[in-house]
Amino acid sequence: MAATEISVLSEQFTKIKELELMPEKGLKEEEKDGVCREKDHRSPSELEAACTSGALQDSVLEEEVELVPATSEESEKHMLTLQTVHFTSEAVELQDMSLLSIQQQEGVQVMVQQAGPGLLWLEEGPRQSLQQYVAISIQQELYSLQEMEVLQFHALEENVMVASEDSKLAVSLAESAGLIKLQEGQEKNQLLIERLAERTKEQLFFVETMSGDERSDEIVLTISNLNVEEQEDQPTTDQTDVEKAKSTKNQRKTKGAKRTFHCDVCMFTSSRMSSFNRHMKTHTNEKPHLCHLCLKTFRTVTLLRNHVNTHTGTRPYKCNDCNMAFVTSGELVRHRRYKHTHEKPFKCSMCKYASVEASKLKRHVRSHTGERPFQCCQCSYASRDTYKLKRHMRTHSGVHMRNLHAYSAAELKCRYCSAVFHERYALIQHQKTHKNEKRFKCEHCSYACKQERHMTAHIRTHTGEKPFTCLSCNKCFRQKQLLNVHFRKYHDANFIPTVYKCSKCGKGFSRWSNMHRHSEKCGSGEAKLAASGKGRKTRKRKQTILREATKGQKEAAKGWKEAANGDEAAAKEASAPKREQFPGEMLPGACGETTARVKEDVDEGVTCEMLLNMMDK
DNA sequence: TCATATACCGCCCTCTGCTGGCAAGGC
DNA sequence: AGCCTTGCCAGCAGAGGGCGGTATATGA
Repeated sequence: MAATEISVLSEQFTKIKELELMPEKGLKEEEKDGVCREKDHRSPSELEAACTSGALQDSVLEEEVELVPATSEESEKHMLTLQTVHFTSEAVELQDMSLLSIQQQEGVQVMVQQAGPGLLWLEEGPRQSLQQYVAISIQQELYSLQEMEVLQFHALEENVMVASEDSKLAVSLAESAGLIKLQEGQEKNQLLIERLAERTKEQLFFVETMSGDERSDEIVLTISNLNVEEQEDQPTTDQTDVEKAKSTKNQRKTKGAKRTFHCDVCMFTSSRMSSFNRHMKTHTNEKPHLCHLCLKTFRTVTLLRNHVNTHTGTRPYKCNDCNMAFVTSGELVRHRRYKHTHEKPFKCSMCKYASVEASKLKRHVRSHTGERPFQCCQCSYASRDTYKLKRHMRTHSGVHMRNLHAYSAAELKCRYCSAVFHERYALIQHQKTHKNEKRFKCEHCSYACKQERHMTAHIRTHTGEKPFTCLSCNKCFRQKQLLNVHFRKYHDANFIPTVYKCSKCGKGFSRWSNMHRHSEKCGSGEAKLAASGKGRKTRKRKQTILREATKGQKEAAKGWKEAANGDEAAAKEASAPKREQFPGEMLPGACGETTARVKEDVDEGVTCEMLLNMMDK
């Protein structure tokens, strides 16, 4: 160490105040991501300036700071001591010696030395450009460094000279004592680390400083294991520190092999120090780039720029094959795969399915495995993806809840097996597992059907059972809907019957077939279909066919008959010359939607009496 | 630092199949 | 007109496509 250099050091490069213990929340965060933080520090140029602008004091100044380790399993009372050290050249010698002495006393003390611009390190050999020091002493009764993979130091500082913003410091830690050696740089770092490690047989640690909240004067100093290995022999991640250290020792015996840096927080490995350093930043929550529009913060400028583009609508990546444009190149590539190249690199191993995105394949695979990770909090339904669960949640309206998901004290038995449920939805879902094509076969005849309800109704034709009794006249029916029709027709004063009206003579019929038969005799080929209680598709089909019929097209009439009835005989009948003209107007009846339609007609001047009068009975 | 590739999550949409209610057609 | 069967519709869920947005890894 050159005395002339020391003479220009600042009088006190680090002034550390006592800090409060970290709140438990902070500790939990540290434990979660395994990252240590300090706040605030200076740029390399500032640091260098600080290193050279003043002179070291002649004595060592000690101001202790309570520090909290990230790896502590307890939430408080674990303290480290961070000391500022002001040395003269003689003091350096003494301090260094004292450190070694402390080590021998089983005390754990860390010394960080800046030995030139951007370089912090300490070694046992001759002093090199020694300028400034930060000494971190760890009270032996609380820690040994071997127990710490990550340390966290929070320190208020004034005129701090610890490290630059981007500095990544390789630390060599004595296995038995905890002497840390720090160095900044990349290839130079690696060389030094290797040299130090070979010489000291020490485990290597990684030290990183980061800026913290600008409003405070804190810096974040992270120390984590840095396993320098050779690729041909990489230890497993669950090795103990001692094992790692031993492994590292052995690996260092092979010179010239490529090194791999392993992150202790995750599985990341890299052969380059710079990549490793960059990766370590991902284990911090530092997001210094603020969006001025929504105040959201981002880790990198690129992320912020992309985000701002989503605000401004800027889409710099334009597709050459269409007019689509995107914020990121990745979106453009994906778009081109979906729309233009149809490249689907993610292929299912169990079927022919392939997808553009890995997430889609993952979603698809659940259809093979049956996995349903998204559970409804209100019923037994579980979905294979988030959207289906969200869509399902819409069904949890009050009506829906009573119908499907209310708890039933009575046992709801499966139609097909002995399973029992207390929720209708669960029963329905279970019964779906029994589905099959026309699995219901009649024991008495050849009839078969898909739905049990149809078989139940059919069986009554054999047994003669008529379980539906009219309360007004005691007449019995086999089907509920037949009873309903009966009741409306004979006992409901508000019943409005369906009327099919011949457009030629105006006569009304209760059934379209009767009216149709009439229209043949009547000679009306211009009957029009006004409305129907039938479904939407049927109505549309009839209307379409009607248009053809009104043109007098015989084939269209035949087609209608075939389509509407599915009846060969009727189709044959429809092909008769008289069928070239189509049946008359049909008016709706009964209840529900059709009733509403009739009422609309009534409003237009067609009274119920008129409707009844038009009927053929 | 930048650009690029990749991964991941989320959202919305469409198509399809199933089921229960109900209307209509054939006999 | 009653009975039986079939078909339509609405509602729901399964599967998948396409895009928005963010994060990470990596080479130049």
